[in-house]
Amino acid sequence: MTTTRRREPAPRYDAAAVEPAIYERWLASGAFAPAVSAPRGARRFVITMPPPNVTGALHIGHALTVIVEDVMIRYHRMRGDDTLWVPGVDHASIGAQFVLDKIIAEEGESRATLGRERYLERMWQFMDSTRDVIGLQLRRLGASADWGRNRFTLDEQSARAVRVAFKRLWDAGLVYRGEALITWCPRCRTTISDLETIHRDETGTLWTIRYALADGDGSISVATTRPETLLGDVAVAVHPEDHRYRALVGREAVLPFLGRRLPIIADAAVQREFGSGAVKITPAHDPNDYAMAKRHELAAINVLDEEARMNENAGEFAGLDRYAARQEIVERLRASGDLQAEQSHQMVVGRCERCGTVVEPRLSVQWFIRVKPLAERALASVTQGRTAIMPPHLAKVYAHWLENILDWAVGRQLWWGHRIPAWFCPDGHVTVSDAAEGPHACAECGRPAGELNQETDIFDTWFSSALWPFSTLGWPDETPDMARFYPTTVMETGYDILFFWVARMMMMGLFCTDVEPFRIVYLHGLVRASGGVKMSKTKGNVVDPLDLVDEIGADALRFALTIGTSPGHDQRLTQAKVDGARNFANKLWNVARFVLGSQPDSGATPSGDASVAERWIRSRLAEVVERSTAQLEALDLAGYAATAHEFAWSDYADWFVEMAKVELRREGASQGERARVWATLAGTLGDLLRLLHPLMPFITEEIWSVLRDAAPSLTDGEELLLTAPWPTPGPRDASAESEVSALTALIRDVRNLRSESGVAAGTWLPLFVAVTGDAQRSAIERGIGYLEPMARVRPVQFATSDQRPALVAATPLGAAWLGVEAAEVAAGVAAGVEHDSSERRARRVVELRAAIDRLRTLLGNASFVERAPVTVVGKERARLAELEAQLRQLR
RNA sequence: GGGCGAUUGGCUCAGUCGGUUAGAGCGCACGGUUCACAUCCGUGAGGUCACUGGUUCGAAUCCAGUAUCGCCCACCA
Repeated sequence: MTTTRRREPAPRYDAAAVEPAIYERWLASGAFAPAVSAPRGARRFVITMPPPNVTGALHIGHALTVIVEDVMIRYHRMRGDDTLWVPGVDHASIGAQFVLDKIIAEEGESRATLGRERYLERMWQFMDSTRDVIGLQLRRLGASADWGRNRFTLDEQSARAVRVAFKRLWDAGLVYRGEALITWCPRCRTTISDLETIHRDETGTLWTIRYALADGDGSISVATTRPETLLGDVAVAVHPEDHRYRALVGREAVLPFLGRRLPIIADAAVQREFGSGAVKITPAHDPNDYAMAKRHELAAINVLDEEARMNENAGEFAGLDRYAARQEIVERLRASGDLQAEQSHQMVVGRCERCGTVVEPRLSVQWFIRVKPLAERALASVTQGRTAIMPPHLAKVYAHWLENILDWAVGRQLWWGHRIPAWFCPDGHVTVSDAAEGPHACAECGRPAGELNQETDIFDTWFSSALWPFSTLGWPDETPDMARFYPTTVMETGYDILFFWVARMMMMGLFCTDVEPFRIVYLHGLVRASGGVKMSKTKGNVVDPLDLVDEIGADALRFALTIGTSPGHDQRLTQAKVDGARNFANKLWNVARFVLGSQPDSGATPSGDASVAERWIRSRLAEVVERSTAQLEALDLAGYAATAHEFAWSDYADWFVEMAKVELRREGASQGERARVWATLAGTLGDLLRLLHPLMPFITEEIWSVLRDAAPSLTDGEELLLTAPWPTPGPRDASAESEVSALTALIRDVRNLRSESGVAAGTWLPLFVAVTGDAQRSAIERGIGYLEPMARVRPVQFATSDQRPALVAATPLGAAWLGVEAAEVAAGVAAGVEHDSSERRARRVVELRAAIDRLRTLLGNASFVERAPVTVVGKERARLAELEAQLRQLR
């Protein structure tokens, strides 16, 4: 469906009818890609888009990301900066396998039945169907990314970057392999990082279990929340200064079921107050115990397999699931009388962020990256200001994490991802190679490649993500893109992945390229549902951005999310906000309809001096352009949105258009004068469209195309608003601003008077005006033309300051007086005031009478004031004092 | 246990360097049948700026403390 130039555009803006064709025009223009070479003297502005997960459906968080970035990108493109926005998708190892596992389960298959190779084939096949989906969805939001540079974290360029980066780390001695207790998800069957573990307070049970002493003389009791792990116990520990147990240290306890002898050791890490004061030591399944076992040179015994079932070390319990084993063990201990206590217990439980399964500490051999030296540089970059974090307070959070960082366990026992480029030779040598085909021979003993076996672990997804800002530009090659666009300008992403991603990009960026990968980190917040609660599928309060696009249009969604965004702070997306945004789009549509529909047919050359209203709107525009520009430069997008919104609705539509109507419809206006007013109307609209384009690209582009046809000279003949220049602020006009602000205040006062006194809407009010000087006189005279139709008053008399004004209306001019004379109006006012029974009215009557009394005194002309009943406009007491002061001056 | 953020009309949020009468949108009340728009226009009511103390000629804003809510980090079995 193509949009046509309807002669009579619909009164309601229909986004769905307009948006798709416009996006096609943008794409066809090729303007999303930067020019072949950078414009001379241009600033660089580059964003690498955070790659959404390849399997993920678009959610509101993606929408916020892409909208915020698109606003920045479009602004800089219009500024003429050398602008690039690189899009891409992430292979998301765990996430993708989680999704695919579910799919193949429905087909009756599993990882085990398919095997690695067929599983990966199946995954690539699945990718074919999902890989482009999210990009297409982002386009519906208007994302003006350079799709020609679209990238995938698992494509060959990325693979190469991963190999080279890892090889360099290896060569620098920053990679090691070692046994460690890592966090394991028994359902995903892989290592996960602490960051991927959700720690929550949960209620569990604390069991107290009696272990007999080996010499048959007494027993010692230990407390545990995980009785099944006792099968892996290697010792019992007490505090060295705990007098209760001093005699037992050095003796042995007997492990139930297995009969293993457990030395009773003393270690200061034991908390005397907790439980019985004695703790079982299970090095393979608890980090504290592991550390303690190392201190006491005790071996670890692993009793769980990769799916958290008891393994062969668990004796008769082998094969049981951990929870089944727990129950069985508790029952048996209870039966034997060795279960001494059982109490409900508040504890912290770690669960896999992906699947919610309770994680297990697991002893295994892992690849680690020694991150301390990398972290130090990453920290210095921020503390020394080479990279700024917005909001600034998150820099402290960033610093705290980097200062306490632990080595990065970078291997994952998964299949979908970059396989670690390390080969083992039968003699145990390790060869790391960055060649696509792997090493030719063992680096240490020279055995041929055929005898080497590659590591089966893959990299943590975040390893390839950490290289993203430069792997997307061709690194490790010194490509033209690297030279021209790196380092990037802004890294815009959610604060929830500050550690996962941002910190790691900083570390790897500095290590690989010796420069900070971006100048500014802009961290947006979460989009929450109405009550401030998180959106979640289980709560059913998830807002689908594409539904909103269908409903209100991409522009309105963009406006709604931008007006609420502030770095580091969450925002709520409420129906009211959505409605407001839709209404704003509609307002723009209609004001444009008016402007385009009011073009004089004469084709006359504009003539005459600009009216005060014209001078005013130009001056306002100048200010607004200046402010918006400053706000966009400072990445204050919400401020920019508010500035532009206020100007469009209040200044332009509510005031200037109304004033322009007066001028366009004034009898006796020449064709040239009308043409001039229209040119201001349309020209201002043109600049407003430029101003709003980064925020609401579709509707502004659509209006632009019509405006361009109607008035090519006003739009500089620019074919596409997308690439039209950002407006430059013109000169301010202080006198026009003060005249119009006086005028609008006067109009408001008259409307107030009418509203408060109940004078019928259609009634003309006579107006007396007294002025204190020529400047004000001419200001009022210029304004009178607008005052008549806009306030429904008719000037009856001009008075100079020595004449007595009748009734009072305060305005910033300080000397405009409004008089109501007509008998019927007076009666109406009196009746309205006297007979209203409400308390508020009653209070007002008192105040009005007081005001009248004072005016009487001041004016010294009681009869005149009585004849023309007085209503004081405005804000009662303070205002009245002001009036009195002015009156005194007048006399 | 540490750290961070928030607290401004009924709701959602602005508020610049400390400076005149603290703003906006929504909601509410009242009024509006004119050819851009009722997804509209006009007018109005409504705020002790969480609390306490301090600095200052002057505090929503700076400092200290308190409260409530939220988030992040942290190995007590």
